[in-house]
Amino acid sequence: MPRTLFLSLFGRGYLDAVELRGLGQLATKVDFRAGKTIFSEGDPANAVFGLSKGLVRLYKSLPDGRRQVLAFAVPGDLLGTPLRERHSCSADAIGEVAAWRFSRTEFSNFAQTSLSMLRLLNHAATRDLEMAQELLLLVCQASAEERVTTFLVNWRSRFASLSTPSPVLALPMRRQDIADFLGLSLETVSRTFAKLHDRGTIRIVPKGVVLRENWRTPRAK
Amino acid sequence: MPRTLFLSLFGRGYLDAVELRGLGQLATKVDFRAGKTIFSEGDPANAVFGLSKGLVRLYKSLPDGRRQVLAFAVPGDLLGTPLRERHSCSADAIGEVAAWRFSRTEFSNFAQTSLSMLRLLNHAATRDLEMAQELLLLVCQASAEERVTTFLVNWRSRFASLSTPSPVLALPMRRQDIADFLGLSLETVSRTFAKLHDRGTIRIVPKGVVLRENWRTPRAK
DNA sequence: CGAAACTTTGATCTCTGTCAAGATTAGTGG
DNA sequence: CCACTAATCTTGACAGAGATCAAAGTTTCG
Repeated sequence: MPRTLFLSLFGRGYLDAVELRGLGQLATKVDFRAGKTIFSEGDPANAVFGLSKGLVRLYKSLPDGRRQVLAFAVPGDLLGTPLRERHSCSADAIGEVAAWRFSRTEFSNFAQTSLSMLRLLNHAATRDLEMAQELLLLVCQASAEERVTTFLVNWRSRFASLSTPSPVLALPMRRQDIADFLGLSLETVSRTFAKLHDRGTIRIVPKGVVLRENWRTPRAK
Repeated sequence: MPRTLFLSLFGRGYLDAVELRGLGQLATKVDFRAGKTIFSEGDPANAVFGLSKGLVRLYKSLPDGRRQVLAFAVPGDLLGTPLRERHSCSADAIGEVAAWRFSRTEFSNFAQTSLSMLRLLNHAATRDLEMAQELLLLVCQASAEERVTTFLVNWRSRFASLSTPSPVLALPMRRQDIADFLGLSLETVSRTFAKLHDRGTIRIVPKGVVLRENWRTPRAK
C-alpha cells in the first residue's frame, strides 16, 4: 500500500495514521485499459476510486450525444461521490489507469463518523465547486483563444506538480476532449492551436505542446 | 428566531434541537437594500449568511467587467463558504433582502466539531457542485432557446417551493442577470423571450412570465 | 412629471460551428 | 518490420447563431 498516494489522496494533515491504516484496509487495486469507462452517470454508486496513475475524463452527456467534459482527474484525485447514491457524471480512462477501489458504503460508513474525513471531503467538494465555477466563467465569457490559453496555463500548473520538469507540456487527452471541456468544436481547438503556433506562442509536438513566452495567467479579452 | 427558517437553512434531519439552539445564538439579523453588495470576491470571509427573504445573485467578474452569474440564491440558502478564508464569488441583493449573519470563525468552530453540521455542509457543497455542472452542460452545449427554456423550467421548480402557487412565474432579476447566468447577451435573452411569446409558449408580464404549455424539462437541441 | 434605468427591436458583422477533404499518427496482422 | 487500415488531427470553404452597435419604447421612482 503506497503510503504517499494515500497522503495525496486524503490530504496531508487531515487524517491520522490510524485512519489512514483503516482506509488502506478498505481499498483494493484496480486497473483500467485505455478508453474504458470507470462509471457512468446515473449508475448506482457502488464504489469510489482514488486515482493513482493515469488520467480520467469526467463528463456529462445529453441523449443526442453532446458531451460536456467537467474535469480531467489526475493522480491523487478522488473519483465519485462518497455520500451520494448515484453517480452524477461519467468517468473514462484516458490511457492506462490505476486506481484504488473503495466500496462506497464502507467508505461512507467510515466518512460519516470521522470529523477529519468529513472536513477533507468538504475541502475537496469546495475545491471542485470553485473549479467548476472558474470553468463556467471561462466558457461563458471568454473567446476561443482565451479559453485555449487559459486551459494550457491551468493544465501546466496541475501537471507540473505530477511530472518531472520538462519543456514539453503533455496533452494526453484528445482534441475532442479539450473541445468538450471548453465548449468549442474540435476544429476550433485545432485552429486555435495552429494560430498560437504560427504566432510563435506555442510549439505543437506529438501529444503535447511547448509553451514559449511569459505565459502569465490570461484574463483579458 | 424563526425556527422554520433554521430548519430550511440547516436541513431537516441533520441537526438536533441543541445544535439548532446553539446556532441561533450565533446569528444576528441583517437587511440589505435592493442592489447592495453583501460580499465581494476575494474579500476576507468574515461572515456567512443564511438568506431568509429576497433573492441574491452570486457572480464572478473579470477585470474588464464581464460577469458570470453562478446562481440565484433563494430563502433557505447559505451564502458564503464557512470553511474558506476568502469569498470565491460576490453576492448582491436583488430587491430587498433579509438574512441571518454568522461570524465565520464562530460558525466554523461550531461546524468543525459537529459531525452533523459537516455532513450538512457536504450535502450543500455537493448540491452546489452538481448545479454548477448542470449549468456548465447547459451553457456549453445548448442553443439560446434551450438555455432560456431550461432556465425558466428550473426557476419555476425552485420558486414553486417558496411562493404561493400562481400562474405567473416571477422573475425578479434583470434581463442582464439572466444573460450573464446563461452566457448570452441581454439582447439575445430579450429576443428569445419575444420568440417564445410570439409562438404562444409564454406570456410576458411585468417582472415575470406565464408558462403556457406542457413544459417538460427540455433536453434536445 | 420627468429623468434614469431597463427592455425591446432593428441592422449589421463576426466568430465559431458545420461540412468536407487531406494529412498524420497509431494500431494491427501478416 | 512493414504494409495497410482505422483513428485522429489539420486545413479549407461556407453559413448561421448570436454579439455588437444603435435607437426607440417602457417601466420605475424620486
